[in-house]
Amino acid sequence: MVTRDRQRRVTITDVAEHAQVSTTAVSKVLRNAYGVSEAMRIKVQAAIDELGYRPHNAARAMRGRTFTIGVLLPHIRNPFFADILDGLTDEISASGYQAIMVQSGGHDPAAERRASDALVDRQVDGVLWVAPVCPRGQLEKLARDIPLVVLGRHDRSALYDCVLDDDEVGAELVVEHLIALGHRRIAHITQKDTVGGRATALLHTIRAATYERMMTEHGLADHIAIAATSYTEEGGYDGAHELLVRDPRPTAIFAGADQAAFGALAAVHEAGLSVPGDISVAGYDNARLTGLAHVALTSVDQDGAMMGQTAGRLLLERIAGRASAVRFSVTPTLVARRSTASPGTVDRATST
Amino acid sequence: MVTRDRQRRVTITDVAEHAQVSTTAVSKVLRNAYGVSEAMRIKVQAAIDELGYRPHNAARAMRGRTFTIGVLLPHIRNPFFADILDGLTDEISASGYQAIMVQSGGHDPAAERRASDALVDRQVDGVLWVAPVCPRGQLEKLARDIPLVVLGRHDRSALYDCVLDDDEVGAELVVEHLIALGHRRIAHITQKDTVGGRATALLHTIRAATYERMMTEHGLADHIAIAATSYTEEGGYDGAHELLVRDPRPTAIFAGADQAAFGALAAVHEAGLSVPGDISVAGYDNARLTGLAHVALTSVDQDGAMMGQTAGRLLLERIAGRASAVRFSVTPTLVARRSTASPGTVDRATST
DNA sequence: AAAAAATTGGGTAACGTTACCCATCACCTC
DNA sequence: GAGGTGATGGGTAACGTTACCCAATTTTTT
Repeated sequence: MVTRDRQRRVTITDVAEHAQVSTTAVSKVLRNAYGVSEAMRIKVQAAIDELGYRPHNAARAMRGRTFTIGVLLPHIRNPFFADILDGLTDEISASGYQAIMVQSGGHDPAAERRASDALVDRQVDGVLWVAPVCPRGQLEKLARDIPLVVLGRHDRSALYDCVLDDDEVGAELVVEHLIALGHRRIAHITQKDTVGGRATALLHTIRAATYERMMTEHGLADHIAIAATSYTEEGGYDGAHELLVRDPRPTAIFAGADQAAFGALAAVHEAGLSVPGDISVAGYDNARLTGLAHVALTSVDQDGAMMGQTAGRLLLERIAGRASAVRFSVTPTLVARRSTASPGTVDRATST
Repeated sequence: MVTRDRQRRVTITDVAEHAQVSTTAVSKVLRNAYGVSEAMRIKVQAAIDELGYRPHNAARAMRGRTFTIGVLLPHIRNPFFADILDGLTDEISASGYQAIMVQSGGHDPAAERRASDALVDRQVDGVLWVAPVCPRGQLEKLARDIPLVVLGRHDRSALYDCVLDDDEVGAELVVEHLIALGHRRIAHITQKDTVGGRATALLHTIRAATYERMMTEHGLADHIAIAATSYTEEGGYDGAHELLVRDPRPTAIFAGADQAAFGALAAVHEAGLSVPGDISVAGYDNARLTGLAHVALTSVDQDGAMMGQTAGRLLLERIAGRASAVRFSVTPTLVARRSTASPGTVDRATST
């Protein structure tokens, strides 16, 4: 390693010398601790400003606090996560905390594990874990060490908080909407489970199960058709391919996520079929692009910013010492657009 | 703060005791340092595995290394950044480094500053800064302290490496394409500058300048029309609004980024105009969604994954000691889709 | 066989911060 | 005025790791 002329960082000792006080005094000022006179506070603050001092995070970490919140996202490509992150940042920035993000890699449990370890190694004060796919036990193990909020799972745990969208309601809205339009052969694209055993708490599992339940309740059990791929564009594309070759062909596809719905749209068009003339398509998340006139994808809206904000608040509370577990559920709404219509409807051209 | 029963972490001392060696020996094994026999290595590794030891990052940070690379992204909503991050992760993960991301907040220099400080405070070993808008001096100041790679700016600096797309070529491709189709009234949506003074190194500035130059070279200087908003959906929407009320109305809009193009598409449709019948629209970045049949946006492809990978490699080299500065430029290609056509073309319905 | 060199392992002092304690001083109260 | 109380400031020992040394041993060279 070459000698880098990085001038030594300004430390608390430099500030103390410059202000003619002890390092303890400076530390107290920094933390708003008890036992600091107003005069002292001003004097120290002046020295801090003058030297441009910034606390050294690693040193703080060794004493226990890092003022950092770790966020685990499956992948940043999903725009819904941007809403969550914005909400979180809003909530925590005033309290001097900083969010750092790590990609957990979608549906690979090993990658997820590495990502979670990476945050633990970096001594974050709290973790927001979005849509984890690992077993519940692993979440509880983490929660024993670090304040944890899980977003997008329907677990009930005494050790961590859950922020979630009521996926049952959301899936019901979509299926009811399609049935009301007259569809009977409604197919579903979900995410393949990667962890062994049943994972009834995962949001895609709930969306899929609700789809099946609704179909059955409406006497359409025979028309249940599920493609288990993933909540990505590729997954939606592959899933739709798989569904379109079925005979009889479905007249509607409910993709468990907008990203997958986008992929499904591509596959439908590639097959020479029109939307919604031949096939209706619906998604979930109400990503901004669904509103585009060209896309006009029917979707389910869940307030991501609000969920992120709530997650931030709960995390700060946990860091401050709350031990009881909280569960916060958002009720979603359906946003019907032009990608869904009654089967057999003449296709309205997307351009007027 | 409540007492959390977090069991004390396994430390290097625990490993040393368990393996009956010194902490120094363990440290050497961890770092693959010189002076370790094969027998020692095996014995220590066994103890590490047995105890599930993981190095404490903060403690390492105090000694100089964190094995962490900080990534500054304007905002995770832009899917192009996902490609970059994937490429970076690919490249660095084998070397034991971990990437952490922080949002730098788009075009607000103050937020950008806070984000960059946050990474410095956390002692990252290197920084990949994507599309910074701050003055060059600030980048150089950072580069003096930390190995730095800047992605998406055309600076020439001796202190940091640059990875960039040849935006001049990209913008030329788009304007030439539109002119070849027969367009004359071609408008452009760019990003408003937030830092004072000229910033000729910023990619949006180059795209805009190239647009102007090309128009002038083709004798279309009178038809130059620029809306300066931002590279976001809102920005594209507002920009298109502004451009559409001009008289005569442009027949083509070149948005400096796909995100903005999406917003422009929405505005065009809302105005009751068709694409490409009334107006052609082109973007930049070739985000995956541009390929959607419903969208079919003409765009400029730059290999984001490759850029991210290169940035990672350059960063590792810098961390290893390289002092000379490198500049890596990717040549983009045009991907013509159905959102652009000759003016007056009868609109091809998006569904066949 | 002596000298030199290379290999291997360990001891120790930092790195920058804060929790915990103690010392001092001013001001009360009895 | 003796003793108590609160407010204020400082001393010091960690936190877990590694860079820099030195000591002991083995191997190579002369």
